[in-house]
Amino acid sequence: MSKTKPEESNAAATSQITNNAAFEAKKGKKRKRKADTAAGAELAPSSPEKRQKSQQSHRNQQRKSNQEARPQALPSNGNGAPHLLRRRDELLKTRKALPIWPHADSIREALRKNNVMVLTGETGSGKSTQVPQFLTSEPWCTETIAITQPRRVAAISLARRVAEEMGSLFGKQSPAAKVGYSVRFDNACGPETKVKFLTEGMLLQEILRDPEMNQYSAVVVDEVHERSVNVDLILGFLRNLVSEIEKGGSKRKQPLKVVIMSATADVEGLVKFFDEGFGNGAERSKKETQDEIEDHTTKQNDLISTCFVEGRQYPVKTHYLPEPTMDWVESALKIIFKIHYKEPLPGDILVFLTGQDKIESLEKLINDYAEGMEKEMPKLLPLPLFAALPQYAQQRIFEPTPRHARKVILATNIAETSVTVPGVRFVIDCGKSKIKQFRSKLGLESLLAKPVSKSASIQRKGRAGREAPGQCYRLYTEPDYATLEERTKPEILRCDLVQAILTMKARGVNDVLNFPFLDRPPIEALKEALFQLLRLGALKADGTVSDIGLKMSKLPVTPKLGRIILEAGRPERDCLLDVIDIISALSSDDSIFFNIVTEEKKEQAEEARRNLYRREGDHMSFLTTVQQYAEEHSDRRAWCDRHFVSHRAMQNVMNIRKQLRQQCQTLKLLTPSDLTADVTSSPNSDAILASLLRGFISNTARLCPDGSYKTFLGNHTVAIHPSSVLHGRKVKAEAIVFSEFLYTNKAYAKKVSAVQMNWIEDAMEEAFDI
DNA sequence: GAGCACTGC
Repeated sequence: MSKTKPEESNAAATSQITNNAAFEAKKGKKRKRKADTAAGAELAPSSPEKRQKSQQSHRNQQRKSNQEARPQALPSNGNGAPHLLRRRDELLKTRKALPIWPHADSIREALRKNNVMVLTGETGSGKSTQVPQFLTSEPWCTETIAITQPRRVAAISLARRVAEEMGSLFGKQSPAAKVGYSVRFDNACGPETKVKFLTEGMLLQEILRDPEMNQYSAVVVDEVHERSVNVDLILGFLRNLVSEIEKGGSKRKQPLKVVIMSATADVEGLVKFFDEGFGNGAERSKKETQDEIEDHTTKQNDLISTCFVEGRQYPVKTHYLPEPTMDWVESALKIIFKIHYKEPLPGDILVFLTGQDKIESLEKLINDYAEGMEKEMPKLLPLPLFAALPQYAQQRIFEPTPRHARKVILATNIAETSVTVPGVRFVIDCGKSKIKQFRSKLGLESLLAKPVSKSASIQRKGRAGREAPGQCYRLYTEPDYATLEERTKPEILRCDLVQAILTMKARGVNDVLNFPFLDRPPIEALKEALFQLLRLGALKADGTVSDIGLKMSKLPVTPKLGRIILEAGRPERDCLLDVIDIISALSSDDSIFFNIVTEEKKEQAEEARRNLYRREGDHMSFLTTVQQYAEEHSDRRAWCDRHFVSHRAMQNVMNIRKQLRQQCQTLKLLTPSDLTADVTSSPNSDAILASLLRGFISNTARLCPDGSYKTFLGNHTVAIHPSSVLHGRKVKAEAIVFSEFLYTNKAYAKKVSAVQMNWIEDAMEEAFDI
């Protein structure tokens, strides 16, 4: 796994660098920025008396005043072995060259005065690795610093890097390690952990356990511009908490410092957001706030500091098509060969496409045309990159480009944020990406190729200028660019809100309509989510969270799946272990029955999987598969090969299964002796399917006389997906329950089981009788 | 007869 190279690792970039992306994002906004003067000098006069609560911190300040003077004077803690310290000192040179380094003092100073800071740092500024280190020796920093990341790989690799820079051991190497991380399935923190990188989801779970976040002195929220649903929830909770502390309504002894970090921040929006939390929104005119922000790189109003750090980016020249194109796969092909003939090596090409099908057709075209190239021409090496691609194939993009060759990476938007591709000097951008859209009225999500936003196309273009000046070819016209949306709609405005609302309710936010959302979802979407939670029994009639809802919020699965687990745990169902096996298979990222390309393999696979498939449908087939795999103790990989089952997926399933079993034990749904049992002799499929129905009541359909299926709620036609074991059955079930709904060319029900009509009626009755 | 990307005590 070497995805997501932390942005700081290309720290050794050179001097003359303009920041195109930053410029493009901000032009038209008339932002004046001072040239990089000595940091700290730019701090505006503040009103410290307003928020000084620092008797205690004053004591600490005296105690630690030696350390805070120089950032490099880190305490050589107990685990400071000579080789670690040597490495730390080596790295210090690189750290000092980072654009954020000169801002260290002003950041520290601002946070001593104010509890909240909004820090904008472009890619490569070093903010993710340096900011936590700037703060560890601060007088107020008696506890841990948390720093959130949207992705696991980023959390882990940043933690490793920061440990090195601090000359500390890391994670589980030693209980004395100062730097740790916490991601799903892997908590590597010790009693001495001072800097803790964690995924947003992990922090949310911690907030449910400890709403006041007493284990932290500071929470740094990184990559806020990606605007995941989780980050929006974290920001809302943090705003409530800091204003609570401010008003003296919290039991916390120490202040909580909050640093919001973003690459392309809407600084005004974030400052306003927290300002309103302090009750200042009404009094402060918008103009006043903007003027303050525009005049300085590090600034503060009464309560919130802001800081702008220049990034590292080479200029990228943009080319547009003169005319719009109908077939951008073909246009991309032409440009690839134009670049290849015209531009010298080295210089790999990164092509952004919408999905696997386009990637594979372009790959084939490149290979076909490359055959006609003159023998002395450098080779073209097309490399596909999308999430569903097996790990080893993804790794190929990190291998050095062979001599006398040019890599052409054909990627989905995975290359926009999650994977940094080295060596790229040319970007070709089709201008589209597939995005998930939730239509709350229909209660379904769809996946369609839509034009990207300006900010996404700037992000894509920036990928050409990481190592040298680059070029970006946009497969649309310049007037078309002007029509693009300014920024990508935050996820919270286009997704199913059930999970988010449940988290809020479990945290004790009862009035979700007045929760501080950075972007408020439409009221219908909120109401629909509340209604669904009522149907699932997660809320009581008065809208507060029920005992069931509280348990659901603590299970690492979607609310529907959580409800199914709780249903299966009821004595009259008594099928919890079996249902956990099924839920584990359902919530694994990749499917356990992988796709097979060639016809003859397909027949072999059908044959090999025959004793895993069950007539009841996909869910019982998953159960059989998980159980047989779990019973296989000698060679599980061989078992997978024999049955055409994905070994990687099964390892993932077993991880989830273990976690769910543990969690169910904590919630007193299972006893320790339940866990030692490997397998139930004969699963009760009626009880299992009835449990599934309790969560998937809106995912049911009945057979119509014309042979099609129509959903019970909403009466939409759905077709059984070709990947289902029930697809193409001659004798069709009178009703189905499905755990996935997919709208592509038409509406598909995926992962389907046959059920009886009267079971659905029973489940309906229970769901609506509230 | 088909597959954007992330993520959870």
